[in-house]
Amino acid sequence: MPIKIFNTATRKKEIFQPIQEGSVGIYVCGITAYDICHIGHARAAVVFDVAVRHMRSRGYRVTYVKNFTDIDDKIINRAQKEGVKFTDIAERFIKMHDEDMLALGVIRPDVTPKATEHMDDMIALIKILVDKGFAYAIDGDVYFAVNIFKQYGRLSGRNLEEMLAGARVDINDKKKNPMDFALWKSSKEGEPFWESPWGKGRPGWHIECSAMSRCYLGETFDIHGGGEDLIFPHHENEIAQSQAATGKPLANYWMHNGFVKVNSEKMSKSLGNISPIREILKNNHPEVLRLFMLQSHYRSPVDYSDNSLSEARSALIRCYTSLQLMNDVLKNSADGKAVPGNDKTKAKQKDYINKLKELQDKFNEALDDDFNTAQGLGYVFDAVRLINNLIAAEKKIAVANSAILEEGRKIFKHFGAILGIFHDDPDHFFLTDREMESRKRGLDIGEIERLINERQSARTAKNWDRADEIRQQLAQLHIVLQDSKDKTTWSIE
RNA sequence: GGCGGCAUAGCCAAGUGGCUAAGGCAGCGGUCUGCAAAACCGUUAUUCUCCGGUUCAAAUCCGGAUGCCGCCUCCA
Repeated sequence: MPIKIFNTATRKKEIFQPIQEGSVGIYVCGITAYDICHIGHARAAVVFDVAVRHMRSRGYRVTYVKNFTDIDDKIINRAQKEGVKFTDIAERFIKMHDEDMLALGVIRPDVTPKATEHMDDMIALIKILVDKGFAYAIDGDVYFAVNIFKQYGRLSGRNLEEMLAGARVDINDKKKNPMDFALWKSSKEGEPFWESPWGKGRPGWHIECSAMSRCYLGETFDIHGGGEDLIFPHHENEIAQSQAATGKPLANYWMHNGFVKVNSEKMSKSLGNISPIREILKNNHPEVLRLFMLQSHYRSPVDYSDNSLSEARSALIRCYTSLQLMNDVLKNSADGKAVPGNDKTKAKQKDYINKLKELQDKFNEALDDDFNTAQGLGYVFDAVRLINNLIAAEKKIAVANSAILEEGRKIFKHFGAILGIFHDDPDHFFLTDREMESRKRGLDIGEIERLINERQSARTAKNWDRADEIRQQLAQLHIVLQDSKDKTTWSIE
């Protein structure tokens, strides 16, 4: 089954046809390195991470390019404010970005170019545009003349007249048309600059992506991605620059992820509701954040809140509980506690394994369909139920069941490899979860464990009243105890 | 003002023409348990914002109404 992708350019789901059979070139717009990465950056990163993982698992050789904008007005402003070099700002936030992505389990793209490393490419591209008459230089600036590029506005579904009617454009006497955008900006005193045929200056925002995608993926490549806010003007302008210069399409498929809202509001600096990734990860397992985002389709908006994250946590706990159960049963089986089983268990083995394989196929097909991770997760949970059902139904561990559970573990590994979850050891996961939740609620783990030990003694002495009293006491702190034959474990609701 | 999107159970969320409207969270009943928790079994939308239309058949297509949201300015 082929992969289908919703193409922003046509507003339709299309069958993905790569330029070169078996290969995919994908370019995703990365961050401007002037501030800390927030949950919106996390979503974009996770969405394209999963898309790339899935395409690779389907056998495509993927070249994934994600850039860093490391020269820009916002970077310069921040550098001036802090009295440091603009490169210090860019380097600092690129480093923090890399740390955040690592923590989120995002696989590093194959190429992560920086704008400042491609000055010559950008200048060369601008020259072509000037020579072809698509751009004009004035007082050291170079602007792209949007009215000369006839397809301008096609990606975002607008036209120049409508946009001008909106009248929310800067008044700039130098521009021939208010919608023209800068390819090159002359530098003011004290600002960083590069030499160019138009004098000392720096590139406009959009040209870097045209230059870098061309450098690493060629004039036309398969997929161009980014957040939906980039459709206009950034991607529209990229198309204008690149296609005017080469006369060829820039990318065949345009993918855009939806926004993250926070408590039903748009995230913005003025509202002060920016949620940095590293803040969230202080108190939450990174896979909880991933699962939260993957439970919705990538093009829909998601609403981040403590509650939505806590629901995702419960869902992830359900998965890890099942993984832990599988591990425990298999360990017992390996310790020689399994019984041989009979023909009936063998028939059942085949049945279960077939069902599991079917779920894996359905999962893959869901991801083929415009990377529908929400639907895919539905099949993951079906697999959870199937496995739990088997384990609950069997009093004794039959050898045949071990084979099913081995298969189950393999399939969960596959789910996890695509979604970027289930990478933790279940025991470690629950330990981490307890620590994080305790910290969040200001609970004292030592004190909790002392009470549990006391209760354990009471239980051994069959002093049920005292045992229940301690259970009640801990329950008030949202601590739930799980008794087994020889020990008591605990978790936080 | 222009352009676009969304509306599915208590909450989150798939499904975009035809088998029982996925799944998660929460709830309820049962099994298990010293009591619990987890797990399992059962249950929770005769119906997909509303009104019309197309069709043998619509949550799904078309028209209209209402509500919410995004973009048009830096933004993932």
